[in-house]
Amino acid sequence: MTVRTRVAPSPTGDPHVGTAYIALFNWLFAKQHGGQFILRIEDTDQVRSSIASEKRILAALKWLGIDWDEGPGKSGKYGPYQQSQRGDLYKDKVIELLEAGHAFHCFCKPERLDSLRKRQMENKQKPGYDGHCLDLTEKEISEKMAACEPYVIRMKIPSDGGVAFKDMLRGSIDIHWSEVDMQVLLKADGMPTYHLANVVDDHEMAITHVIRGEEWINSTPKHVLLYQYFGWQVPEFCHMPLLRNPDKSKLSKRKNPTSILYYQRMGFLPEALINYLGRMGWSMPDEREKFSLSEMLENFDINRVSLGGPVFDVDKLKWLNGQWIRDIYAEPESFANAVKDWSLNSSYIYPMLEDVAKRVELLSDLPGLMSFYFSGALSLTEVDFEHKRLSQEEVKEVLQLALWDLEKLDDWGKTSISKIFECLAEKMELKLKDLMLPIFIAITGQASSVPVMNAMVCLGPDMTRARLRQAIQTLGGLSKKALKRLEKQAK
RNA sequence: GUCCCCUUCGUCUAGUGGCCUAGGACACCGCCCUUUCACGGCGGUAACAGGGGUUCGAACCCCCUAGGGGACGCCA
Repeated sequence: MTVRTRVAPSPTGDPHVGTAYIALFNWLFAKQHGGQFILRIEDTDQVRSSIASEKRILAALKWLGIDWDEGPGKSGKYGPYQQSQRGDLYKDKVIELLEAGHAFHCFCKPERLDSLRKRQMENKQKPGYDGHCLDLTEKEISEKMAACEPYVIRMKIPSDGGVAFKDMLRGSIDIHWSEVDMQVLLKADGMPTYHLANVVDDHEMAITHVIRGEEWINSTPKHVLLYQYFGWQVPEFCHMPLLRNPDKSKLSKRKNPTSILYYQRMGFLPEALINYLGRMGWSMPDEREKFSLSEMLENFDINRVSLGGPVFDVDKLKWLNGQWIRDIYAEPESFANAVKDWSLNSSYIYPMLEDVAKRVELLSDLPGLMSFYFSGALSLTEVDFEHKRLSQEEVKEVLQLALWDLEKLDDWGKTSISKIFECLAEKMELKLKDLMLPIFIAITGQASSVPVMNAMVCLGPDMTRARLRQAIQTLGGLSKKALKRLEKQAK
C-alpha cells in the first residue's frame, strides 16, 4: 500500500499558517513513507471561495518549500483537484445514499432551524436537527419538489450505540450517535458540504492517512459512517493539536497575524517559518531547534508529536529567523538574494512608484517617504496621534472601528477598503478627511504621505491590521467608546 | 449547556517506571567580549495542575477533581 496524504485548504482569505502547519506534517508523513502528498482545493463554498485566494495559497506553500505530487498545476490521475470542478460526482454519491436509505430530503426552512436551535440552546440541550423531514413519504417529496421548494439532503444517523475510531496519536475515541447531528450533505445550491466532498474525494483520491486539525475530531463519526454507508475502507486518522493565540484560544486573525503573507512581508525567511512550524508540537530526537525541511524529514516520526496545543510565539520565531539570517549570510550572495526576494524587487515596488514619484524632488527623498512600506512595526507615540478636531479617545475609537471592519473584510482591494471608510464616516458623522488622519498615521507613520488606501493594498491585510492594532496599543489599548458603539449597534 | 480532546518553567519542549535534587531553547535579569548597538560566550530566576491509588520506586500507569481548548452551520 502506498501512503497518500493530502492537505485540503479552502480558498477563502489569506493563506493561513495553520494550513502550512497541517500541510507540513502531511508532506513529511507521505515523503517519509515513500508516498504521495496531494493538494486539494475545497472550494465548495461558492460565496466565499475565490481564485485569487487559491493562487495565494499555492504560492505561499511553494514559498515555504512544500511542494505537492498531485494538485493544481500538476497532472495526476485522480484530478481535477478543485472540488468545484468535480462535477456531478458528489450528486451521484448522494443518490446512492438516498437509494440505500442512508440519506433523506429535508425541506426545512433556515428560519425554522434557527429558532429550533435557539430553543434547544435555551433548554440547555445539544443543538441539532430534530428529524422533521425524516419520514416524508415519496408522494410528499415529489409534490414539494414539483412545487420547486428548496431542499437539502441530510445523512441518517443510527439511533442507538456509537462509533469508535482510532486516532494515530490519541488511541481509541468513542462517540455516541446521540452526539452526532443529521449532517447536511448536499446544500440547496447543489454543492456538497465539506463532510461529503471530503469523504468522497479522500476515497476517490486513494488517501490512506487523514492528518488534520483537532477541530475535526467531533465530526469524524460522520465521516466514518459515510465510509461505512459507501462500503469503503476507512483511512487512518491523525488529529494534530491546534495552533493557539497567546491566550490559548485557537489561532485567529483577530488576535494574532495568521497570514503567511504577513510573515513574508515582515521579513521572515521561509526556512525559518517552516522550521518554526516544525517545532510546534514536534521536536528533533536530539532536541536541536534549528533545522531545515530535509533535516526534519530525515528525522521525522509522527509519534514525536505532543498533544498540548502550542502557542504561536512570535518572539521565538524571530529568534529563529535571526539564526537563519546569520546562517544564510555565511554566503553573502544568498543573503542578498533573500533580501531581493523579500521586498527589494520590482513586483513589490512597482505598485507604489506612481504615488511616490509625485511627492519627491530627489531620489534621496525616497527612503523617508517609503520606509513604512518595508517596516514591520512603526515607532509612534501618543503625540503623533494628536488631532485638531478629535480627542484622543475619539481617535482611538476611529482606529478600533476601522480595525474591526477590516478584520471582517475578505476581498482586499481598494474599492472595498474605501467603501468601509465611507460607511464608517457616515456612521460616526465625521468628515472622511478627519476620519482618515489617524489611519494615515497608524499606517504610514506620517501625517502626510502617499494615499493611504493604496498603501493598505500594498501592505496587505495582516500588516494593515497589525499597524492599526499597534496604534490602538500606543493609545492605551481597546477603545471603550468603540465597544459601546458596537453594543448599541447590536441592539 | 452537552460531548470530545488536552495538562512539565510565562512560552516552545526533553522526558515513555529507577539515569530527574526534572534537561534544553525563547523571553527576562546579571556578567564577559566590544569605540556604540547588536551578534556571540558565561551564569541566574522559573515547571511535573490538585487529590487518591498501583508499585520496592512515579513527571511517566489507573481513577477522580480542577483548569484550558475544541465541536455542536445549507463554513471549512
